[in-house]
Amino acid sequence: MTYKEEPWAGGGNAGPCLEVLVGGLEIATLVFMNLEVHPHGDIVIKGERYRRMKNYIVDTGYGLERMVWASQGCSTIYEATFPHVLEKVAEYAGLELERAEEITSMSARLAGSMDVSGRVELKKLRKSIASEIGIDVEELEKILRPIELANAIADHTRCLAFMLGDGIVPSNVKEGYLARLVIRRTLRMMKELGISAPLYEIVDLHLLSLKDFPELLEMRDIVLEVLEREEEKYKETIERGRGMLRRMLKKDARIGTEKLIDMYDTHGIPPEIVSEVANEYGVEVEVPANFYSLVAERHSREKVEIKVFEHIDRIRELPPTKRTYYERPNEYEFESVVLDSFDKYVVLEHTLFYPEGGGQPADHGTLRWGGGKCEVVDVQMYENVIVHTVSGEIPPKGTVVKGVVNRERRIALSRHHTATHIVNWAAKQVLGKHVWQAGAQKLEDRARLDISHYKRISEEELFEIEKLANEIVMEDKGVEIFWMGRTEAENKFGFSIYQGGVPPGEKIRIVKVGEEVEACGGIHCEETGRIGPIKMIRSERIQDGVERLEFSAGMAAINEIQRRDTILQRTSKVFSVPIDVLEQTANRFFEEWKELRKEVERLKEEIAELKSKLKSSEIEEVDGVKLYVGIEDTTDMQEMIKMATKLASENKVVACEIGKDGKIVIASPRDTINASIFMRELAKRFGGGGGGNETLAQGKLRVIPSVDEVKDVVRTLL
RNA sequence: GGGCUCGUAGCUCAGAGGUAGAGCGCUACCUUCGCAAGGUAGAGGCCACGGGUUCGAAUCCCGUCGAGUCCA
Repeated sequence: MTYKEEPWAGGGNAGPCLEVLVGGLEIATLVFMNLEVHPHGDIVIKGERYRRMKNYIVDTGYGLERMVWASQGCSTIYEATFPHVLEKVAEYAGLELERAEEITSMSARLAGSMDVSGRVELKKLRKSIASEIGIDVEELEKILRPIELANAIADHTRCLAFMLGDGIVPSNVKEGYLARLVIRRTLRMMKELGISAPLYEIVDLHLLSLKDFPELLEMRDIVLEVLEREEEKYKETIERGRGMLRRMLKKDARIGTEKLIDMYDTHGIPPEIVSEVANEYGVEVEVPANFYSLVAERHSREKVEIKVFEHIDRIRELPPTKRTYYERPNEYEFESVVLDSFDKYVVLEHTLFYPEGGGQPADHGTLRWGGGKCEVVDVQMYENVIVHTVSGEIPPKGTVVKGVVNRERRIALSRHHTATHIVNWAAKQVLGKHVWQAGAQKLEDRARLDISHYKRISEEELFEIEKLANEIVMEDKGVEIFWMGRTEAENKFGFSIYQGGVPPGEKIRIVKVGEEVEACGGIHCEETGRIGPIKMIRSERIQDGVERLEFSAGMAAINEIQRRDTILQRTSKVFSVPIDVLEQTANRFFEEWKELRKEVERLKEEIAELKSKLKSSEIEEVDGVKLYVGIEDTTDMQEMIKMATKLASENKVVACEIGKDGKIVIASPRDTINASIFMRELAKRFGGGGGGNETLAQGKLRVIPSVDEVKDVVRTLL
């Protein structure tokens, strides 16, 4: 065992470190961080200036797998940690790993003595191995590439087993997107190796063998389903992309860098696929070496502005506000002294007003004193000082004020808050253990809860969640709220208590509603029965992999149910049928409407046919051009169009149909008068507007011209 | 969190202000012993939804819903 001392630096800190090596393999590193980056620091490490910092940190990293590797003495860490998966992958790909054993072990030995972090170094490594064995680099590449792919697949799939087993759902955002990238990358490698087995089969090998992580096995069904769906989805995306490319190539056989980036950025088609399809059409596509950085350049990073309370310095001078809303959740009136007041802000010695936090909006209410009164419109907590934002006059410093919290609002909000915990639990029961709160907001009239889930929530599932949630309400369970040491809480309830994020502090507030246990700072109902009914309103997909559940609780739920009932009743009145047959009636009307629409279309066609025959006798000649002008008793554009075009085509006549409201259609055979120009000329003379193409024009005139006036216009055009 | 695409016939898509189209599929007939193929005729559209602009919107603008995709 060799110990090696070295300076370490990273992430703004630095310090001495001690590496532990066995036979050249680093198996552990202990970092003693005692420095921080500082522009005038007097210690320079890796080109950066550091100074000593107040606190010391010991960070230890043990490469557990490396220890296994060191003890096994095989050439790669993959063989040491999951040989059975590797074997299976090789079997799927038809690879014979033993035959390349000599080359891989040599490659591993040489790689160990080189820094192969970059492409250039990798090339160097290849060269030296090739010359050692006495074959050329291309041949070596051919032997090594499949083995490397097999290793990578085995490793990626294990990564997926953990990611998905931890409940990450593939998505287009955040960690879910990372999962998707790993999945797609693995699929591409599998394709290159010619593995046709589904991805979930390989991941399953890990799930079944990682016996020290029984929680992964609990998630097995979900993980496999998620993978199956993702693989299917990726195949569809690629197929869609191929279709798009084929159509594009038929039109224009050039694909530049701009187009290439576009295909990837907008449609997710990687450049390999683009050039593959292009080659089918004999088109060469040049992929720039910095392709992915070009893609990244398109997405300039949006600066996130962190809002800081403008009076934060003044607030810091004040003592922490005593929070009485936790001890006295059922009281709405209190007296307190004003510690500070300025602008539109008031800070009290203690308060019953709940400040916005944990997705629960602030309490509203009033403050009264000696003859003065103001409305509390917002309450925020800054560094343990609670600041009331008020409208109206403000109480002077030192006054004793009487605070009254708006009771209805508070009750509505706490109902929605407790209901949110219950709905979260119910969703987990119905949809699976991967469900995790991704955000939540409570309002007076409704609440929304965003949860991670890999597919759309069906109507039935939504009803099931609603039923379960209401069952908990009806069981009228007590809501337990208590403070607990962080570590103790984690040990007892698991990390799922952090549904709404991780609160700061040594002690955390635990809210237990039925089986749902969460760290939460909100105000809750004392028994679930007080929530009243919970009505699911709808589910919405706000991101891929994140579903938003909207629901109302208590009086708000009653309002929602009544609102829906009103719609039903009014609608059934429209049709004069009972609610029970509304659906079939609406369907019948819609079907009939479609039938009638077609019937009208047919009749218009027939009318046009007949009228155009009748009117062929009214055709006149103006300076050698056959012309029909008709002032019709209709306002229907479509009917006039049909009439005009029939007249024009059957009699070689310029047909001009004018509706009684001034709408006008001109149909004209080729090589006579340009209908569009004719139209515009008429619009110029008689007001209105219109246009079209050479053979058909439409428009509307303000003044309806006489037949003779139209003829005059025709003469000017000839 | 932000960006970019896309919602048109059962399916795959074209049309990009001026009478809603193609291919495949479907129905009937012709041809055949039968099938495949071919020929002829036809059915099938709230052009996702709601506003706006316009004489006129599938087409332009805004919003909603739905789908895809990329970046951090």
